[in-house]
Amino acid sequence: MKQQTIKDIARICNASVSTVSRVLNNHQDVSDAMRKRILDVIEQCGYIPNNSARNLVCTSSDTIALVVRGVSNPFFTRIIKGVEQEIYRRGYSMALHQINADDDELKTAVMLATERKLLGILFLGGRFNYTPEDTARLDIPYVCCTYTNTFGSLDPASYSSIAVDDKKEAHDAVMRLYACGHRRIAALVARENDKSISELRFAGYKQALEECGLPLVPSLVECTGSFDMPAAYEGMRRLIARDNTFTAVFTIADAMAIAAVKALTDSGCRVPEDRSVIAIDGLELSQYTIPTLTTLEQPADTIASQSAGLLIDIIEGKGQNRHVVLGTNLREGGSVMPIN
Amino acid sequence: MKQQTIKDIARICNASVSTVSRVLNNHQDVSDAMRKRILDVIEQCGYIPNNSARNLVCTSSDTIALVVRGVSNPFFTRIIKGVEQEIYRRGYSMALHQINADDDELKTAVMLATERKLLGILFLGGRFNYTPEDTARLDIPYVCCTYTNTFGSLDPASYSSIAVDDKKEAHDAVMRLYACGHRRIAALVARENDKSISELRFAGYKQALEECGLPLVPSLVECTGSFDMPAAYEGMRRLIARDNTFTAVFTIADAMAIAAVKALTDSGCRVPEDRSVIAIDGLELSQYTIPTLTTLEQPADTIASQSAGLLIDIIEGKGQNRHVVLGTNLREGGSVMPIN
DNA sequence: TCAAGTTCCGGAAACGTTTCCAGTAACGTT
DNA sequence: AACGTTACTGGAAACGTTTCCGGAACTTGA
Repeated sequence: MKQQTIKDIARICNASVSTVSRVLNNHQDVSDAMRKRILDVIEQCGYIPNNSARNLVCTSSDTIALVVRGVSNPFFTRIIKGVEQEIYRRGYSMALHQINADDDELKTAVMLATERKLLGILFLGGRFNYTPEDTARLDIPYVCCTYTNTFGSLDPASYSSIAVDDKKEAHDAVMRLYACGHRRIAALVARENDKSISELRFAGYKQALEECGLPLVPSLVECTGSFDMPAAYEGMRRLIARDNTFTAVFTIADAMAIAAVKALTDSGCRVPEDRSVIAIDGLELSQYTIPTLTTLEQPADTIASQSAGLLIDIIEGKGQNRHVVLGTNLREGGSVMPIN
Repeated sequence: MKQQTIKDIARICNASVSTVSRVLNNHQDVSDAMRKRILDVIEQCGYIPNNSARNLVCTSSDTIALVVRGVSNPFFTRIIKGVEQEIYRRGYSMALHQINADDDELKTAVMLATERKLLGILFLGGRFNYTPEDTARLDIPYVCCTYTNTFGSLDPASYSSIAVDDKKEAHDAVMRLYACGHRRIAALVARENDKSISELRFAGYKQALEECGLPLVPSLVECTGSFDMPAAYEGMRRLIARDNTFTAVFTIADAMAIAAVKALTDSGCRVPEDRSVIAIDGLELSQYTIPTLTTLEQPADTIASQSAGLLIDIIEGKGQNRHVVLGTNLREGGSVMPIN
């Protein structure tokens, strides 16, 4: 069936294109009789306006885009939900845009911004190490979530960010293990030296060791190469095989911790009786594992609502760009036990 | 900064708009010198073509949309990844579009199809009970994933589907418990009488009971109202409090089973020694829980690659609409134990 | 030398909207 | 009766592309 256009509707209604457009956009200046007639025809024909044409001519929309690298990240899914709720609550609409590992989020953002006439953009996941020249092309407000900081040289007044301090929370996690009497604390990380969250959290681990006067033992650090569970499981097995002298493991993510607990159990170690495990993220899931995880809980709902709220405030002209660092909460679970 | 248009590029290059468009689309009929000059300017200006304008005038694109209800569903995330890979592998590009619980996927699809000039659509999650009149407006091929069947009255030749038989796999799960000697088998379901996957799986439970000559005991059926873990946990607690005579629990999803195991454990029951738990889905996660789940594994990767492949075959004219029902695989875990 | 072909390029229409501007009809005011 | 308002409607330009068509310059073959 040939697609309906506004012209078809106008023709059927014996009206002009302008008038149909007016009722479509709820403008005044159209009689009730005409409005009803047009609405009936639209309903009956199932006419749907073409957004491309709209965006081409409109100067703005009511939509905010959420550009996320990896929608399948379980930590992100919670954020996505929260952001969506907040955006709808404030009367805007959200467009979710997933990008891949090797995509350029800024380029994507500029494209979306111009062609969808976005009000603002929210970046989730990624590193965002751009220069002011790069970002100059993005002329709408944006906020970066879950980055502790950027590695570029952006003017802080030109954008907003909201995050936890990854290094600090990792540090706190390790200190918690130390406070429980652990002295040989292994680390299960995903990547090193790539400016990623993994590296930041690893830095917190190292800092904590230093503060405690503990040596950094290379054989107790295992790098899995990725954040997923199979890799974490294998990494943990390697770690156990290589140097089984640790009493506790610090992992940089809940999902990795779950796999680590499994690997320990499969190796005949009880958690937490024989080995303690601590993690970072605070997924809902990790309250339902056995044992539950002791983890540094990121305030996902706060990150979500605040980042959306902050962006909307700026869009509405009642807020300045800000850089928020949220605190984390140690959620005691069953995976850490004091050493006797 | 004012957005760049193709006109700006043309002006800077002393060329016409047509010529710039030609290099943008890799057409011939442009000299090497001119092509290089234009490409340089494009690169240097960071010019990005406006897709809305493109879609308005083009008759087709190379993109396939994946319309998914609830990107945060952990079972879907695996499918999304697989679909994306297959689509890219075959040389097309994918647009992910998330819709909410109360959105009309067909309406969304028609809109996307016309304004993005889609080649095809893949629906993931939802019920799709439309009539032929409804779907007539969608004039591109589409395939429904993970629906056992539709409750509408569509001509099977007009679309494709790929799914497992939800009722059968639930039946098989319960039969497995029966084979292990279980006779009082509880059920933890999400919803009843709403034509959802939960209802289909519950129907399989009832059928299995009937085949085995077991009564359907109302006090052993608990409906949580949702698929998430907190609801499943609470539901399981209620079930235990109400009628603790069961020896096994059938749950309709892995996530719910994880919460159920936790609830049982918290109530002092060991899994699987005191109570067995069986589930459906076969998430990667449930191989890392303690105990691992015994679950009917849906072939997520096959669903993903086949549904994308099927759609692309149809798009390329080398395939007919088909309705594929995939088999499931009982993945033995540690949550089921024969009754002594 | 000339016709025919080839190669490259520009003009302009078209895609489906929104919005500005102008215009008409009815109405109230003096 | 003439005029200014108001309420409604239609025409047309504009948004940023692609693509068809035609034209200019150059090459080739006789």
